[in-house]
Amino acid sequence: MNKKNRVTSYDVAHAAGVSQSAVSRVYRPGVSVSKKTREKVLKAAEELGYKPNAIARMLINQSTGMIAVIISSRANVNFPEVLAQLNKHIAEKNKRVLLFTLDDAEQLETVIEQILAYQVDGVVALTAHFEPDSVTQFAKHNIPVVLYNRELPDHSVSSVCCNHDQGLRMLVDILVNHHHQHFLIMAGPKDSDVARARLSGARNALLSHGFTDTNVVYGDYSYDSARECLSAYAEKNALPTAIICANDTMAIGAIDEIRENLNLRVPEDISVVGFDGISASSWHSYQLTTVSQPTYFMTKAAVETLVNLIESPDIPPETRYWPGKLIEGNSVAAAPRDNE
Amino acid sequence: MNKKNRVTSYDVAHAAGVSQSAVSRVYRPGVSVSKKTREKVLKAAEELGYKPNAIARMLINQSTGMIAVIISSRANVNFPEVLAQLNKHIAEKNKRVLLFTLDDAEQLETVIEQILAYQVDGVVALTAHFEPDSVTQFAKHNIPVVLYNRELPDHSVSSVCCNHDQGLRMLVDILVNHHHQHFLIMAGPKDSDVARARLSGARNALLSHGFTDTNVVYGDYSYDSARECLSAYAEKNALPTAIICANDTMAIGAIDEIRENLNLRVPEDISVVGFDGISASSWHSYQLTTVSQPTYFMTKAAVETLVNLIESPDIPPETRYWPGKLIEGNSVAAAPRDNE
DNA sequence: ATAATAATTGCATTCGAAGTCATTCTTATG
DNA sequence: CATAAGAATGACTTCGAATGCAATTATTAT
Repeated sequence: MNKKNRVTSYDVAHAAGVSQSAVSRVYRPGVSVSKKTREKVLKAAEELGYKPNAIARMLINQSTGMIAVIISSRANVNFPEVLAQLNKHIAEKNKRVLLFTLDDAEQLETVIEQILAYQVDGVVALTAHFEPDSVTQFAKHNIPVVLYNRELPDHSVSSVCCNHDQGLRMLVDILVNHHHQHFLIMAGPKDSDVARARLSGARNALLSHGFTDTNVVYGDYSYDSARECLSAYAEKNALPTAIICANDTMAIGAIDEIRENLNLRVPEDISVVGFDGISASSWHSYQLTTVSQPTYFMTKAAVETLVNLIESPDIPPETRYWPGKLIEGNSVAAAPRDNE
Repeated sequence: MNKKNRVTSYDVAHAAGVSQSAVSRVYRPGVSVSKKTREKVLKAAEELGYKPNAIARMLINQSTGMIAVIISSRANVNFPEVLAQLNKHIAEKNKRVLLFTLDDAEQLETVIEQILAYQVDGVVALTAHFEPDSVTQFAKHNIPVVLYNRELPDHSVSSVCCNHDQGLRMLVDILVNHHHQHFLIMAGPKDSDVARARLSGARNALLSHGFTDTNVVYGDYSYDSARECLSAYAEKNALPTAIICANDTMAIGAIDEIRENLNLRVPEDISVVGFDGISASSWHSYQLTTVSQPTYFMTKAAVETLVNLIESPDIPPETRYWPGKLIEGNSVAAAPRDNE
C-alpha cells in the first residue's frame, strides 16, 4: 500500500486469485470473461476500492479521452454558457474537457506545447489568438481542431460559426423598414474575429440598401466602453437615428448613455439593436431587439464535428454556419422625422 | 512513425546517438547532463518535433498535475468569472483544470468515479450536490478537496467562503439606518448552500435589530423567478418597504417588477438590495446597493489551499472566510412615512 | 465416451518517460 | 603522472492497464 493508497489491477488479481489480465478484461466491454471470474474480480475490486487507472489506460490506448478547450479569460459575456454547454456535450461523448486559457499571442507557443504534451484527442478553440500557424502545428501531430465562431481565410480547419452576416442583415432590414437613414455602427474590439465578422456584416447589409460610408466607433464589448465611445462620438458628430451594436452589453450601455446623458429616448429618438440575446437584453428596462446565437446547436455541432474528426481524421474541413434567431424587443421604432 | 506521428524519447535518442535516459535527463531540471549531450539531444528533438509525453510522465511520477473542478451547469451568474479565475490561478501553479459537471445527485457516483480514475492531484468543488460522503471517498484515496462557497457542518474539509453573514449584516444595517421596518427576504433555491447561507445571514442580521418573523419568498436566482414570486407575494400581502434579495439578478428582477407592475418607485417607495456585485448591478437603470464577493482573492485562496494540501496532506482542514465589499448604489432610500 | 470446437485464462510484452545503479569518462590534486 | 573525486552515461526496471498469443478448460456434437 503506497502513500497514495493506490490499488492496482495486480492487487485485485492477487486478492481474487486470478491474473492481472483477467482483471483488465472485466473492465473492458465486449471481452470474454466467465461469469465466475467476473464475480470474483468485482468482489475483490469492491473490497479493495479498486478503480482502473485512466492514466495507464491512456498510455496503452494511445488516446486520452481529453479535449482541450481554449478560452480567453477576457470574458465575452456568453462564453460561460458556451463553455458549460461544450462541457456537457463533450461529457456525453464520454470525453473530458481540459481547460486552457490564452489571453495574448505571447502565450501561444507555451499553450500549444502543453496541449500537445497532454496528448489530447482534439481541440476546440474559442479564442482569437490562434494563428493559421497554430493549426498547422496540431495538424502535424494529427490532432483535430474545431474553431468556434472563427474561420480561417483558407478554410483549412473545421469551424462552427454563427452566421453573423445573416443576423445583421435581419437587424438592418428592420431598421431600414423603420425608415432609418442615419446609422452608427458600434463595433467590438479590433482583434476579435467575431467583432470583425459583425462589423462587416453590418456594413454589407447597409451597403445592400445603398448606405455607404456609415460611421463606426470601436468599443471593447463592455458596457462602459459603449458609454464612453458614444459620448465621445456625440460631442463631435450629429447623432444617428439608429445604432447597430456589436453585442448586447454595448447596446445596453448605449441605451443608458442615450437616456442618461444625451437626454433622449429609446426607441423614440434613437433605435438600438444588439447581438447575442443575453438574458439582460430582455429585461424590462431594455427590451432589446437583437439576434440570439443558437448556442445549444452550435456547441453540439462543434463537438460532433470534432468527434467525427477524431474517429475519421480524413474528413475534409467543414465550415458550418448557424443562423441567428431574431428577437424583436422594443428598442426599435420608426425614425424620427428628419428636420434638417 | 505510427499513425499519430508520435515521436518518443527513443526516437530522439537514436537520432542523437545517445541513450533514452539521456534524452529524459535533458528535460528534467537539475540533472547533470553534459553540454555536448544536451545540445545533441535538443537538436535532434527540434528536428523530429519531439514533445515529452505528459501521460507517460504522469504514470511514472504518480502525479498528473490535473485539478478536477466540479461545476454545476445551472449557471449561477458569477460562476463563469469564478471558473476563469480558478483556471488562471491553477495555470499559474503549473497545473491544469479538468472540468466536470454535476447537475443532480444521481450523477454523483459516476462523476466521482471518473475523477478518481483520472488520478487528479486535487478537487475544487463549486457545486451543491456534494455530500459529506463524497468527501470521504476522496479522503480514502488521499485526494485533497477544497469547497468553494460551501462548508460542511463538521468542517472536515477545507473551504473558502464568502462571509455571507457579514455581507448581509452590512446590507441590513443600511436598511435599518434608513428606518426600514417592513422587510421581505427574497431567497434563492433551497438546495443551494450559498442561498441558504444568505437567507440565514439576512435573518440573523434582522434578528439582531429585533425584527423577528420576516417573510420569505423563494426564487431560483433568476430574473423571471424574482418577478414571479414578488408578483405572487404582492397579491396577498402588504408590501414591504425593503426587499433583501439573495443575488443581484433577482434584485434586478424585483426592481423591474416594482416599477413595471406594482407601479412604484425604487428606491423612493421600496428599497432593494442584492448580493454578488455583477456588472449589471451598476448599470444606470439599477444602480444596486449590493455586496460584491472578492472573487479574485477567494479563487486564489482556494487554489493555494489546495496546492498546500497536495504538497502536505497532513495540514488540517481550514475554513477561510472572505468579507464581501459593500457597493453603495442608489437602490436604498429612507423608508416612506408609515401611514397605516 | 470421445473428438471437435469454442470459450477462458495467463504469460509476456507494450505504451513512453524517469530514476536507480553500476560503469565510464573528466577533471583536479598531490 | 598517478590517483581520488566527481561528473556523465547507458542498461535496466518501474509506473498500471491492455492485448496477442499460446495453453488450458469448458461445451457441444457425434
